[in-house]
Amino acid sequence: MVTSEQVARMAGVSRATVSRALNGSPRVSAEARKRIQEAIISLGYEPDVVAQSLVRQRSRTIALCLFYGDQKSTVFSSFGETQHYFYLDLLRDVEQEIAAARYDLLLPSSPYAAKNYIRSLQMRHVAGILAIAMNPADERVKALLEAEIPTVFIDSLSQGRNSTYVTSDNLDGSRQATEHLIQLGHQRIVTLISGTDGPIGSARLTGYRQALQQAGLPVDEQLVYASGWNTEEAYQTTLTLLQERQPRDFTAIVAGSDLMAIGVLRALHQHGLHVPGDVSVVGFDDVDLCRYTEPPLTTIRQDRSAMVQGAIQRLISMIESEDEHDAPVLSPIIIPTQLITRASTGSAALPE
Amino acid sequence: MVTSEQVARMAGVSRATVSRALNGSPRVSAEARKRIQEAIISLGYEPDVVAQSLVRQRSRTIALCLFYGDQKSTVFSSFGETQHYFYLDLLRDVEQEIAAARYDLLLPSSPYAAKNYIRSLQMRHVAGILAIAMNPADERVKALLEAEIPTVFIDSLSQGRNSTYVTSDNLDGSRQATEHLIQLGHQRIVTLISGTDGPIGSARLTGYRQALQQAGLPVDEQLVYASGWNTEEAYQTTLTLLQERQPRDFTAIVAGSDLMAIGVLRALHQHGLHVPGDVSVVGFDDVDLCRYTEPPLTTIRQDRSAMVQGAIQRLISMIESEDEHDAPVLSPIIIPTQLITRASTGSAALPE
DNA sequence: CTGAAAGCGCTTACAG
DNA sequence: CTGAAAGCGCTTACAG
Repeated sequence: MVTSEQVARMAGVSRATVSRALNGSPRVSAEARKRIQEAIISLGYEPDVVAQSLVRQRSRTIALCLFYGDQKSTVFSSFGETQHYFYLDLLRDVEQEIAAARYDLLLPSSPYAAKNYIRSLQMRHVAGILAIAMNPADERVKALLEAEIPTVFIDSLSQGRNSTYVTSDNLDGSRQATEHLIQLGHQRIVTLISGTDGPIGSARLTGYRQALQQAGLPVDEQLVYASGWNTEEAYQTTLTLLQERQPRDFTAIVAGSDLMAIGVLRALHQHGLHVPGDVSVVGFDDVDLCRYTEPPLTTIRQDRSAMVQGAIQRLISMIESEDEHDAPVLSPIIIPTQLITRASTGSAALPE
Repeated sequence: MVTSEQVARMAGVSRATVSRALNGSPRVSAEARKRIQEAIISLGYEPDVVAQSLVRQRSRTIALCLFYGDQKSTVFSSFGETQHYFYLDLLRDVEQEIAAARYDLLLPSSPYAAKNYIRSLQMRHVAGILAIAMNPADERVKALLEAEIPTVFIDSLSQGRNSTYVTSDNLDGSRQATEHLIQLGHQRIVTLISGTDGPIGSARLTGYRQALQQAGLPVDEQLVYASGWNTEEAYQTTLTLLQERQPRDFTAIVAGSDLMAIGVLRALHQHGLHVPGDVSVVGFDDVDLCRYTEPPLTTIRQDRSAMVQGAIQRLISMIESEDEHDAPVLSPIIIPTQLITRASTGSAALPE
């Protein structure tokens, strides 16, 4: 293996100088720098990142930690589970952003709980943590909040001494969705909503209410249907809804997510109801699938790139500010959402 | 941070003894071992894996390297690209198996090519590499074959001094698929096949031919249609096929993969042809989606768990045999495939 | 069975 | 601008 020792010898300098040159220190003469560069190239030298991590007490690695409800599940294990579809979509950007920042992505194998969980991450000298906590009650999440390691959460509104979060403007998104329907003449608007005990679901529910109130429409709590985040449950809930209600008793549905909307569409279709002729449907997220539903789904776009860019940027600034004893910026980032109009929404059917 | 020094002091032994106890050396007295255990627990000690990696010159990390055609693409970037669907499905098992073996999974950010690519992996002291090379011509793949790092490829028939591979019995699978159709009375069987210049595609094509020959049926090369691995291309190719051929000129289609079969089904459906009434269709892979196609797809199952288990097992035995100067087992693993009969195949329509 | 010492490959005050 | 030295936290011959 080629070490800095060999580079130093070839360039006729000490290892200290090689190290300085490598790390862009200004305290290296132009000639020395040049000779070192040449030696590095001719020897094909690459610094040993493990040794660097040891002495710096930090590696160029960011751990990706997902906490589903289930303790045992892993990052990839939720492939195909519709309730997590959006986050998996997000990982694409995560990987790219982290690579662009020249960090590695680590998926830690962690059979640990709470206290030891953090310690095991510390012992890997991860520089930072990107966490997606579907289940904020997980004790590992709480441990993370008290840890020294810079952490950015996505969608869990969790802040700590060394952690912050990024999320979409869920409230405003849901408000836009509902407002869009109101502008199309809808008045009796059902919402199929999930996780109202969590930050995402409750914000979306509030947005729905707000839009109605702003339009001076009554908020009928009977029109709020609780469901799970996945397609199947949304499908079942819609079936129930269709049994309970007369056709013209409502003319539109705001779904809690796109994958839920897909279940809604299926149930409506099965009951012979036409979208948007009989019922308009709006989703949330704007996952790729929206384009291919029948009909293509009007939805609220969450700006995944902006979310991930924001998260990684914050994370890296937290990591690097530690070095310089700056106060790191810990304010959360809220990313704007945007209505994407496709074919699943239309004018309210006129009352007969 | 708690170090082995502190554990040693508390237990009244030297760091060397702590290290031995930790690594299960037999050369530690029962009493010492006990005191060390207690100290570890009471201090909440966790060894520094970075320091361990440095001195052992190896970390407990396995790198996951995917090589798509495109140099720039990353692991997650192929989400939603139908031609890679099977491999993404595979990653679920990869993550679990690696975690079960108590290794971490690293997704290296590698803007390097060839020579430096290997070196950067070496400098991370990865223990082994799991590689999926859709594009075996990638120069990084060649470099990997000559590297010191133990490597297991999935589906690229690449062996080197420190590498081997695992793959399904693609030939036999395709043979089974075709045989199944023959037993149902089909004689004019089209195959829609991809990548016949690669190991997977060519094995599947050979299996198709073999089944026909074994049944004493003629092999009509006109019935072999080349396509891409993705749904869209398979769809287009089937459209072409349907323009070229009379309805009864063929009664069954063997698709190169499930995702291709989905394109085939769509094209047949669009032409008003009934499956399996008019045409029987067989896929390959048995991805989760097969259950939800209309009709549910008869296919050849690749045993993903067995593939991944085999791969990880081989990899770990390669990693660990190095230590003991055993000759590592480098023979490839071929996993049997199995016909799964669902509803897309049926008796051949009788000639009128 | 145990400990003192050397060493893994790097970085970073410190002194010049 | 540069080098000698100490040190990051561990493991492993070596000697006893």
